[in-house]
Amino acid sequence: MPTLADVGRVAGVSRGTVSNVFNHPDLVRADVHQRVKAAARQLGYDGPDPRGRVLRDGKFNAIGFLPPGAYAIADVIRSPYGRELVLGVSIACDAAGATLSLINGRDETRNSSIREALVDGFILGHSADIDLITSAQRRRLPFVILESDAGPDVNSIRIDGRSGALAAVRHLAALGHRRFAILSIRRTSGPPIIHIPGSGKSAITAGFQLDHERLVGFAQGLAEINLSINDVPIIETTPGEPSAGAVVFDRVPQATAILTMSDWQAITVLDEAIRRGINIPEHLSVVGFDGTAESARTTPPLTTVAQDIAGKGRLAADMVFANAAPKQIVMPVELVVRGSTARPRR
Amino acid sequence: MPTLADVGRVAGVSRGTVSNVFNHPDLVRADVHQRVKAAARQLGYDGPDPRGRVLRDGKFNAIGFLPPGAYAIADVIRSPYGRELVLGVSIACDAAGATLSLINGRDETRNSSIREALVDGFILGHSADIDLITSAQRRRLPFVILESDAGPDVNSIRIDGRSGALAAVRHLAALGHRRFAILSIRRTSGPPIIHIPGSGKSAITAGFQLDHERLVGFAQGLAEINLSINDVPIIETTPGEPSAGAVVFDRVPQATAILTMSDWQAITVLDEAIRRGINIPEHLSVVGFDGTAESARTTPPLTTVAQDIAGKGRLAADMVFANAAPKQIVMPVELVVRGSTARPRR
DNA sequence: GAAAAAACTTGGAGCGCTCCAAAAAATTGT
DNA sequence: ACAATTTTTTGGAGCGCTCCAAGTTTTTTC
Repeated sequence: MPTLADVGRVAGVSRGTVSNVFNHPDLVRADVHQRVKAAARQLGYDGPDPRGRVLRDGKFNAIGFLPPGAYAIADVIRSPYGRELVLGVSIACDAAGATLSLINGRDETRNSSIREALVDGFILGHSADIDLITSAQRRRLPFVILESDAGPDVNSIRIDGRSGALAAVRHLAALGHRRFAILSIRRTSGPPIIHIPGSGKSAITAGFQLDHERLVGFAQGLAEINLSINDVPIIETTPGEPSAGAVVFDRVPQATAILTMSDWQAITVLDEAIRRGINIPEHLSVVGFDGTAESARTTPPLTTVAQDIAGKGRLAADMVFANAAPKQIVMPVELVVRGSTARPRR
Repeated sequence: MPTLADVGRVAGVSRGTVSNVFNHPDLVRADVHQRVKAAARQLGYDGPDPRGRVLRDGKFNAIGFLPPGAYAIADVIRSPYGRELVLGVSIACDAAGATLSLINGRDETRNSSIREALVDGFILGHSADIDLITSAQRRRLPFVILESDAGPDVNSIRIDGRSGALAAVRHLAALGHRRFAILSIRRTSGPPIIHIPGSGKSAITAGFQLDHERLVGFAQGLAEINLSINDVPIIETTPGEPSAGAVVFDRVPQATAILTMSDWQAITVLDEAIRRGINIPEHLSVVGFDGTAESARTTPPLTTVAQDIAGKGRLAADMVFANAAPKQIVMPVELVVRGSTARPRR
């Protein structure tokens, strides 16, 4: 491939002038400009190679998105939540004229991904892994972590999951529900884990801040009607686990209301209900979480704890671009009551 | 930021040895390795800076995805088709350990995006713009263009849109339909354009190969039942235009069957039908295009011309990674008959 | 038409890295 | 103990670019 210097040689000007023709054309006399362009055309030179510019300028004009935990980018795009998040990030990138790099790298390679990514900053999906944050800090690039508060030195954005969970329980409690079950998130791979009350182990032990906060909110709401979360069955499923709905009906048939940690989980319950001919909300109330676009289109439409997912993505990207003093942002949630919740039968 | 040389100076070894510690640790004696690691730690050096490596090696370990035509990345992620496509690409990138760069840049800046993207290859969304292909070729990186055949020297993947369109018409014709309308794609911005027959202008004039092929398929199917596509109303809407469904009912009320170019368009018709209390398929049959996941979940489920969208994305990425002799691939489509089509009334 | 001002061009420096041929050090064999 | 062999380390070269201070040419002014 020809270089600036090659073009300069053919045009009879210096490297610097050729660079100016492409980057600061106003500085170059018209006839020289022509001559350089002609030489470039002749050599098939199509403009300065970005590789050289990267080293010289130290900028990539891109931000990186790292999926949370053990997920791949494909998992993010598959999930309604992930899609809306990436959508928000992409809107901000578009506005800033930056590229959005979706960076793969599971567990072991995650740290080297951070070290080597060709980006000017990061957005890290929620994670319990403190190493990741250390890696990001070492890179000395601006970054934001989502759904984990990593202290005052680290940018973070999370929703007020506790309040959202609390609002969900209060809503169901006000309708008269007293028999609950919780669909929580399994953070390791494998089949659903079912905690039936009586094991003695406290339910509120979650590795991820996201999960933990919501469980605390559920517990608080339950406490208000004199129930203990330790007496509520909790099913942990990995995101995307299709059997989540079936497990609910098979293992906690006595529940009249299901609290979930994602619309996705709630939708599997809806789907399974249709499959079994169980009427929602008459027989069972279901509350989703996140307020994804999907939640409005289910049958019945889902009552859900809504957050502004795309707004969160946009804000995250903007914080990376701004590269200002670290901030910890907590975004509000709002219970959106739709058709999937009703008074319990009888 | 410290560099390899700084670490070497502190550890009392050369630049090259420090590089080896990070890249070829087996070549370095254990005690030296320790010393270098210690020096690195002391200086806060976290591994070779990717900027230097990029210039030296000339590789980015990333492929770029450019949205079609005038779209931004956000538009791609918003659309069901775009999502599944990106999903497929991301699966292939994950498998290859590469980063997926979503590259913004509308029309005017599209060419410079190609020139400057920090990637080892490209996937170009469908486009009518020959300049884009020229730009991509000048960059001398492997690339694939989707839904446009740009000749034997250019990698391309497209579906057999003509056959799909033909199958859709044949299906409706077999059901007894004779009054059709077509929802086509407007490739410029603005409100829907409505072609009512009689204008004399041939309907089959589309700037994009994707659109053109499908129109040809529709025309062929119509010809089989002695209808001319020039006698069929055609409505062109920009992707994402929410009024598409309303325009159908307002402007072509006599149609008993609607042929579309995307599930998305078909879904707006379904939504509008619900809004107006019109029963589908009893009063109107609708055929989608693409077979997105959404098409299976509508009420009623959509009859659609399905393609393997994610498979196409994966294949495209793999072709870029393979960097082999140019190929032009045509992928099959399959008419999936579901609940949105039925015999016309009476 | 010469001096002053403005416009344009030049080429050195340096961004941080990896490769590689050659040098140096360590190990082995006799 | 020394040569031969193997292992380890070295530092020059070069990747392609942009910035910028200094130099050169052109234009303007009186």
